[in-house]
Amino acid sequence: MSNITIKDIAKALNLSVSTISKALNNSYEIGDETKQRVNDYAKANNYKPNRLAKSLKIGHTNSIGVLVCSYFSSTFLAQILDGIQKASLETGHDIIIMQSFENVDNEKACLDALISKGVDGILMAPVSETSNSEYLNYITQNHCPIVLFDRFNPAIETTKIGVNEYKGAFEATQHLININRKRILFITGDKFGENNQRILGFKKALKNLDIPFNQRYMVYCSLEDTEAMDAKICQSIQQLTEANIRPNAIFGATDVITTRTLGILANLKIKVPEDIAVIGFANTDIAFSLNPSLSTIRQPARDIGYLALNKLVELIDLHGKKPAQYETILLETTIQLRNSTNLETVQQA
Amino acid sequence: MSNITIKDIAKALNLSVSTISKALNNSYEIGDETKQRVNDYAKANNYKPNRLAKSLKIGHTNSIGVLVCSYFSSTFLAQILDGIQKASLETGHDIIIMQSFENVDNEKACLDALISKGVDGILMAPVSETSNSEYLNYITQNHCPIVLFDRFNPAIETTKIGVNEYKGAFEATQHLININRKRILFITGDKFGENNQRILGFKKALKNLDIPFNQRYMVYCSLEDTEAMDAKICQSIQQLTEANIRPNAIFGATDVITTRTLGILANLKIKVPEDIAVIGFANTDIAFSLNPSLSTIRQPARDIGYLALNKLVELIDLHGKKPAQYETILLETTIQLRNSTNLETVQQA
DNA sequence: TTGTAAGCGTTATCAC
DNA sequence: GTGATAACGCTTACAA
Repeated sequence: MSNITIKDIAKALNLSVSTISKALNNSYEIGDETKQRVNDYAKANNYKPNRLAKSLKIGHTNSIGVLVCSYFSSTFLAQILDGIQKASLETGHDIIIMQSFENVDNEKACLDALISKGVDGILMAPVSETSNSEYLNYITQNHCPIVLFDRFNPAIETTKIGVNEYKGAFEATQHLININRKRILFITGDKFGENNQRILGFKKALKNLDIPFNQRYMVYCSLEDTEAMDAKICQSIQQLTEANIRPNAIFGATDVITTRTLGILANLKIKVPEDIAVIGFANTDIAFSLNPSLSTIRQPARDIGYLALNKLVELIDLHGKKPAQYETILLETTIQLRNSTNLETVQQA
Repeated sequence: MSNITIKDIAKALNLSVSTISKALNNSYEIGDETKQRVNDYAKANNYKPNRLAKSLKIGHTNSIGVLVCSYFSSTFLAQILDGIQKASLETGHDIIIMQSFENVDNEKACLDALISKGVDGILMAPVSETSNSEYLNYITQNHCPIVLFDRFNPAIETTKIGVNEYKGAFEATQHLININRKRILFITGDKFGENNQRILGFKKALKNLDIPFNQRYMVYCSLEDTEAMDAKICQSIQQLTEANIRPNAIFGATDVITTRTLGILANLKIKVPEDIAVIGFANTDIAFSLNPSLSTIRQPARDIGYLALNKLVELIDLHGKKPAQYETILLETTIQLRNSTNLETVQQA
């Protein structure tokens, strides 16, 4: 559609395009009176600079791609995005959000789209620790910096922001054992390898307290397809029940897993925490409002987003130079005990 | 950073840039063998088309701006975004999300940024019914189509997607009266005018059942600043309590208002629904999980987003022509009764 | 203080 | 079938 350009202003004011450009950019080369005229005309005619043209010329866009793996209605993700947004407002960058929906091919396609759009840097939560890892290294070397958050592969050479998953999982497990719930079902994503820190923390806590690790208490479910996830979780619980080894506690490795598990248990008429105590790697805001309120390993979601964007901007400001050392920042989690693991209120009630 | 261009390919293959361009775009003018060579080289060298340059040339970007007024962690909004995202995947558009944070000046700045970025169309939930309304008309006439969702001014001439707020508010109010709660506090945003459909529906229900409307039971709070919102809500309830006219029901006009109200009541040790029944204009997914579960006027959030994007794309495909008639689509709400207005379970318990 | 001209990476028109 | 060339709107040496 129509759109007044610098050229139109030049014509109207009988000046050259370069004069207009400079005037609009408040260059010292241009006289005050001319600047005034140009700016007045621009304002009066609703001139809007074409950022495509500008970016094409100057070689950067001042925009950052954010690639996340799940739906916005994941509250954990939403809070990370709020943190990213807050930081981007401060640094003056636009953000372009894309979603991989837990799918590796989508992830690559999004990455390409972001690069095509000329983003100055990319912030991403990978689908899995190993997804597209060589490609990510390629991008950081040839296109733009990337900062990873939430999940990540130690092998990728770039800045990463996350939480101390190992310690968080350890504490959660330990708490379940402390309240004497030792048949703990651990539900995690099927794309997480055996070396996932949450799994390792879980196993370590068992080992420390001499609880034998039982492979039947590990459930790997799809994160990509929530129906499949629900089915898998439901089926696992039912099978264990039939085998007379029903767990008396569940530890969910992601917020989506845990909130869905709560729904599934309600459907199965299994009482929380009486029959099964539940704790999750999830986030405060919503956990507090759930019914029953959910005990969680709280991750500082907004901080992750905020920090990640700032670190990315630092990298961008290096203009292609590599930093002396890429950082891996692990924020601390805190354990938040609520009713889903509180056996005392139950007995009182 | 480096980035191989069409020109580089031309040089490497001893062909002209136009040949490369046509080959990459699979033009009938180019021989199969040449196409093959070009595509192979491009793939091998990780060529990525520069969309800035392309868009600048062809005059559109295939991207859509989405301007929302609140935080992503608003679940209602998150669900609308999920709907928008789903539709955009199907139509093949990118989306650029910006946030006005319930502030009129931000709103205008975001609009300008979006236009500068060359979006083909804009999807927005205005800060208030009247915010930037002349400017919106200007944009639709001179830049690109806009589709409004959630809130909107009947005076703006464009497509709008929302819900039948009048009917929804009417039903919610009627339900409160039916359970014999007639001192209803209505909490709404301070930027909503007296002609807001939710307010009108509320008043109509009172009138129908001969309940006198009491201005003291109207609370207009800030949507921009949640601390101010909390303070206002808290103060209103306390003042009415002191005046011995404490409401026995609350109707919240937005999801943020209602969820925060629930928290405030818990803090004040006011029992829901025993002391005060609560109903909100909110959304299912989270309402179900709240404690107590929240009765709501359910808005089909994902449908709103999905429809809005599709309608916008229809407008975009008109390439600047105006449609014969702009539509205003009001989806139906459904009333979902849960524990926050359920007095029976309370008496049983 | 202002103007000229080249160029960013594409596409499209027209010629060969 | 392939190749020059201009143009999209802007910035930036360099010239005047």
